[in-house]
Amino acid sequence: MARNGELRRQILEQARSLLLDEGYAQVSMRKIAAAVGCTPTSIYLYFDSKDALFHSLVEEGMGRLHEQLAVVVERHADPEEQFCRLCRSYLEFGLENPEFYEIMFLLHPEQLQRFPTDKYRKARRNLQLFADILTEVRGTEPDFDPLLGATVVWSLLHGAISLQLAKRVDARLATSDFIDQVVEHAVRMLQL
Amino acid sequence: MARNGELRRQILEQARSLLLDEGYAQVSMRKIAAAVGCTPTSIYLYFDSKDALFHSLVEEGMGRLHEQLAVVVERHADPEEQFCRLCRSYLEFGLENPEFYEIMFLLHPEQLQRFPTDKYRKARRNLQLFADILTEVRGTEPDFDPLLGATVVWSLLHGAISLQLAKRVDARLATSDFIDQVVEHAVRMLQL
DNA sequence: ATTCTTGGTTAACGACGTTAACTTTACAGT
DNA sequence: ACTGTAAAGTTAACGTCGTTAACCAAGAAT
Repeated sequence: MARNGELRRQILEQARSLLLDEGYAQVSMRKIAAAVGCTPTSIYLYFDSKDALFHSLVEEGMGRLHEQLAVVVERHADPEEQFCRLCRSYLEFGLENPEFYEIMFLLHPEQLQRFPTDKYRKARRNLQLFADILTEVRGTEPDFDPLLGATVVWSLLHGAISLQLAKRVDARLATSDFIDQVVEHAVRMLQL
Repeated sequence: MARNGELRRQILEQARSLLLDEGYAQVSMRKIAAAVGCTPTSIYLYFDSKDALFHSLVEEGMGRLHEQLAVVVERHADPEEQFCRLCRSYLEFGLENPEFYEIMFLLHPEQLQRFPTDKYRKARRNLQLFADILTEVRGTEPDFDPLLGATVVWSLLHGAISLQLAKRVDARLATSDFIDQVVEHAVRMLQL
């Protein structure tokens, strides 16, 4: 049919499409193959396993997220403004790309093998964006660890997205109010 | 349908045991049946589906968690102390019962059907423990919603557990430091 | 004594990830 | 032109999964 990586490209494309349409759990190698128009076996010519295939998508997602966050940092000068927008942007990414967010951060080692350490570096850049601002604002304080602070903020944002996506947040709470409060609480990391 | 039987008890017991030993993804109806010493089909005499079976375990987990949290509230009088301990206790539960926490809060609707709404009420009691303290401390402020505040704190705690269980937290950060910082940031919800 | 009910089984369906073995295609060396 | 070989894809299968239809054994009720 197609040569030199063309099929590989199609597989990734259809996998992403199916992921967005139906969610990770509903995507099977057989469905991807059917969508592409090849046999399930052919996928194994380009990817070692289902995990490996989705790790490629994770990598793409990490790239998208970083790009989105990096733009925010560039566009604003004031650290507090940057931090605030960074939080909002992260939340937005998670809530608007639930399937991507799922394979990137929500699936556990039992479901999807942990992301290879080398590629994990890329993921850490996102955390570093938060840490950098914290360093800028609170770097002088001796007992403050920016990486630790960033991880705490990340926990808050990640938790908010997780609960929201899992529909565990009380329905009486308006999503926008919830987001606002999460961001408001996150930026407190800049104070004191 | 739910009948009262010895076999039902054994099924739940072995399911829990397998869950603790191997994690949700590795537990199959066949394995449970083998551990109990019956056929996979027999499980369907007592549970409508795999989801239903695990929902029973979720219910049990919710009970355990609530018990653990309720004790903390009883044992301390000072609201701030209560809140702080509540956070620590929640984190402790998540980190020390990863498989329970997984089925209770981490699995998404695609993997495990959402917990039935009626039983979900029980789960909400836990959130209410946080909300009650917030009401006690900040109830007078007109623009403060305790339920919303509790949900934000829950997001932080839940996110911290999720990231820790998924091994996404930077290895250079000591777990105890991370926990301390999370709690410290959580109790800020009591201020201002 | 015969029917009904309870509590279990056997065997199977369709779907899954993955693999071994085979075929087809393309092309390089003689 | 002919052959050897490597790449690209296929067919068929293995062992797993959740779940269901059909059957069966034994006790209770009539």
